[in-house]
Amino acid sequence: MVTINDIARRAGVSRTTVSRFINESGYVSEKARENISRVIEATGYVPSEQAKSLRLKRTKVIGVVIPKISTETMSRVVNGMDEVLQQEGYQILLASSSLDKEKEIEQLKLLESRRVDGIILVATNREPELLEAVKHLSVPVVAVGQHLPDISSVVYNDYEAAKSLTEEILRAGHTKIGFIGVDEADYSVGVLRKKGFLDALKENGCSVESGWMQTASFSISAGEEAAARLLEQSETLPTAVLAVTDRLAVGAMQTLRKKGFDLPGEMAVAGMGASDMSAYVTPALTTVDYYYEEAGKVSAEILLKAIAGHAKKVEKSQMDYRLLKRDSLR
Amino acid sequence: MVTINDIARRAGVSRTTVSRFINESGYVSEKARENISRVIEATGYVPSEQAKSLRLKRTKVIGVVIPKISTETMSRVVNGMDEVLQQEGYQILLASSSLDKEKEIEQLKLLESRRVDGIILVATNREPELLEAVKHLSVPVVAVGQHLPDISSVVYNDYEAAKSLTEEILRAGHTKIGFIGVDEADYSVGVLRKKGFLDALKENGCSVESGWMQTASFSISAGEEAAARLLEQSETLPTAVLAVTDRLAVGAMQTLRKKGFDLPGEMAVAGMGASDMSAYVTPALTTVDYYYEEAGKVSAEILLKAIAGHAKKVEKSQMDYRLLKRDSLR
DNA sequence: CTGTTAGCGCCTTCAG
DNA sequence: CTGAAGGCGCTAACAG
Repeated sequence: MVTINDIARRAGVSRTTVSRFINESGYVSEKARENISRVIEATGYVPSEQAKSLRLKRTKVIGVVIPKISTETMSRVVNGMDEVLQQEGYQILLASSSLDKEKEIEQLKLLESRRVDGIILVATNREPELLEAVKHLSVPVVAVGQHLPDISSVVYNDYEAAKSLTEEILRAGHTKIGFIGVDEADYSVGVLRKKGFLDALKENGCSVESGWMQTASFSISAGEEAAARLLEQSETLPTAVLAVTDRLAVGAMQTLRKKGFDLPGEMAVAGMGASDMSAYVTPALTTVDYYYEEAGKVSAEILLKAIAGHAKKVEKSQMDYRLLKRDSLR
Repeated sequence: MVTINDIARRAGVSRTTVSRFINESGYVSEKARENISRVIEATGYVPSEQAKSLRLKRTKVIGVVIPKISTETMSRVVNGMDEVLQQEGYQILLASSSLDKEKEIEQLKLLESRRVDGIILVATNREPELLEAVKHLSVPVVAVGQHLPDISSVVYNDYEAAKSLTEEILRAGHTKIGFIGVDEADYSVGVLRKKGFLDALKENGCSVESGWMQTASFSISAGEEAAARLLEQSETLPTAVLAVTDRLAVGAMQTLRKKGFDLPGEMAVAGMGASDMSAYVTPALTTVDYYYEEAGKVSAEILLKAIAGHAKKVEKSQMDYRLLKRDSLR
């Protein structure tokens, strides 16, 4: 690999001059310019951003930790980040934790060892081990999706969104509503959305049978299974069901249709997340849009600010949401 | 940021010893071990993978250039790559070209300047400028999705897949078949899939009206519009339509349903790509599965091999495919 | 078992 | 306008 020294030698100047030429810092004679640019052309020299980083103590790389690469939500969030980061000359070093809590922490350390200029952590939990690890990082961090104490965070309004959506279902005349949630280790999706659901019911004097409350993982098939369990375990059937993600909702719809339910006539369904798919399933899924791209952008902007103004102010940002009323509920 | 020198000083040894301790290379006395590990513990020292890379001339980072981050196909492919790369201690530096040909080339150079150990290029075209840029790279490259000359490539069997799928439609009794394709700059999707379609028709003695052949970009709404144009411009209506991606197919189905067509009774539809969505739209979409994750894995494996065995053998790999017959066609 | 020395490729004073 | 010298943090001979 050709280096700045090779260029200097072949152009008959010192590497200092070459550096000046490349970075347009300081004067360099017309004659030197010509020589240097000719040699660079001939050799295909590309300055090592790596060596530069070591010297300048900045890498122009942002580490992004996500639970799983191949989900629509994540690709949207990362896309938003990339849009603003690329603008400022940063690149994304991707680190997937595969939903493994230990790996999540490992990845943070790995990114730190690579001396990324900052880290965006799309977190799935708020376990003390994770908080501890984040706190010990010597790099600016912003969390997305979970509100981490003393860390800049971009969070969705999970509680209010779930509550609004539930109220919408109630407004449609349903009083017996089933629920498909996820594990509580995921505070935002597992706890807050459930709480929003339950609070809306309570405020409206509705109660739930225990069989109506189901827990699943994040896949479509988990939604299918949860819906099957819900039907099985119910004393009296609900007339609507709220799933905390669109994928779970789509899975549930699948089961319900198989079991011969008329949708939404005999069973209304609502999801959350406004996935691409939601608009095209039949009936079109009522859901809530969390503006994922925007969340990615905002998190990147906050991080960039933190990197620039070495001030370590903690910034909290709550994303907006909007209800998407469609055919699966009426 | 604490460095190896700080550790050495505070532990009362030379940095060489610290290095030996960290990398478990060479002997280091029990006493020294204790001192060093105590100091490391106390300071939270994390070795700079960056400096190490400069010294060792390898970064353990793989650059991945993709046309767009937020598509299901890409996230699947990248997920596959990550699975095998992570296994070997590599991380992914993501570079999105946003479907811009110049940017695609810029990104390649940027990755090279960062001294990534290798590059995986998910290409959307085979323009001479791109081939030129790739050829000048001093880093191992493997291309995915397009067959680039003299470069290791992992390609889908676009031609055969399109042909098989078309034959399947013919077998279902259709003879008048519409087509929604994409721009020919994308050789694999734009040219090969169309060719497979046309060849299957020709071999079976079927012809197409010009109005039946439509071109669109890659979005669902583009599929809607293309289907509308197809209906408008047809002298006689086809009884089936093949779209080169699932998203286009879903868009087309949307338009057809709006226009009052009974699906698949009055119009059969088929897509390509086996997107998540395809199984859950109504009617479930007949499509072909390209094993995207697997393509990502294979490309990573080929790259790793190239990195290890400095041999620059060009390796070509053709992915398998399989037909997914579902309700949208019969 | 351990330290000294010499860079990896680059930028940045500081003197010409 | 230009070059020499020093050092970013780390590893790898080479001598002890």
